[in-house]
Amino acid sequence: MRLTSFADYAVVMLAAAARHPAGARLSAASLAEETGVPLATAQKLMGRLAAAGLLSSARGTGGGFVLARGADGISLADIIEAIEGPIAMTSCVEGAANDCALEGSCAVRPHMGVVNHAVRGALQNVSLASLSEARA
Amino acid sequence: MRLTSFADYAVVMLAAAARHPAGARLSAASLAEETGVPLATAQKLMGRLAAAGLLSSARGTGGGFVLARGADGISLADIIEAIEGPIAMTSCVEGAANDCALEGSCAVRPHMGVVNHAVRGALQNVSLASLSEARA
DNA sequence: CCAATTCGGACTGATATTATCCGATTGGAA
DNA sequence: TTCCAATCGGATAATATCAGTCCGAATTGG
Repeated sequence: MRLTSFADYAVVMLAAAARHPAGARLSAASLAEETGVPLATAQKLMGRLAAAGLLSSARGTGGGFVLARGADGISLADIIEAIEGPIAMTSCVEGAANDCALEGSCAVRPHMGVVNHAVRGALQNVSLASLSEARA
Repeated sequence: MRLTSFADYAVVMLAAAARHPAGARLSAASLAEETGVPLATAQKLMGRLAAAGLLSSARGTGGGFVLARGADGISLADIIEAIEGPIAMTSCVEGAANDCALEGSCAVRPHMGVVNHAVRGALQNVSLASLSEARA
């Protein structure tokens, strides 16, 4: 019920990126120094975010990352899913292989879909733009 | 962003307990067999739930556990908090000691309160009674 | 007073997460 | 055209948390 440090860092870094002019070159090193996230960890995170389609990556000298969409089009749910995988309270998600030992007689599973949807909705309503604002 | 197996088990066990007549004696062993949760783990969980005030415990022969309140008065948020501690997306909760390295310059922290409140509200709206129903 | 049954806390092993290092790729400059 | 510098990307160890198990303490009933 708590997101990992990786996801936490990713949110901080993307919020920092959103405060830069759109289209500006953003290297992992510069963002790491700006946010305080360890450099090597930042590299790994940016790569994963790029693989998820939230960032566009460019290699070589003068390369770097750029936000793939506007800050309004990126939600907190998108960021978390990019780092941690699908948002679900339990492992027994519909459509996934459930290795839960209680599988057969679990009377709670049918209700989890509603819960997952509610939580995901709450996170979907938070945009990166609102997170990058100066004050609450 | 996914609750631990412990919390998952706790929900299943309490839902099973809610299907029994109110006030009936429920030993950890009987609930473990009923739900499929390993016995020793079930003992640990029941103890923690009792410490949180969700169950009343009685020792000695013929002892066991009883729901402290009605199933309507126990929310999913209560159960999760009893097992995992306070519900919060990040470690930097207001009032808690934040050992976050980004502490000083973190521009996202002011917004997390809103997110935490939204998620917690979603979980607070799910009662144990609704989870113990047979069908969704 | 004894014994059976139960809860409660402490310990060990396994899993996932976090951080780090080194190699592959690319673009610019001489 | 060749070299070099800067950057991304994946593979590798250390760490923290979680899951599970065991044994001791307390209490009630006979």
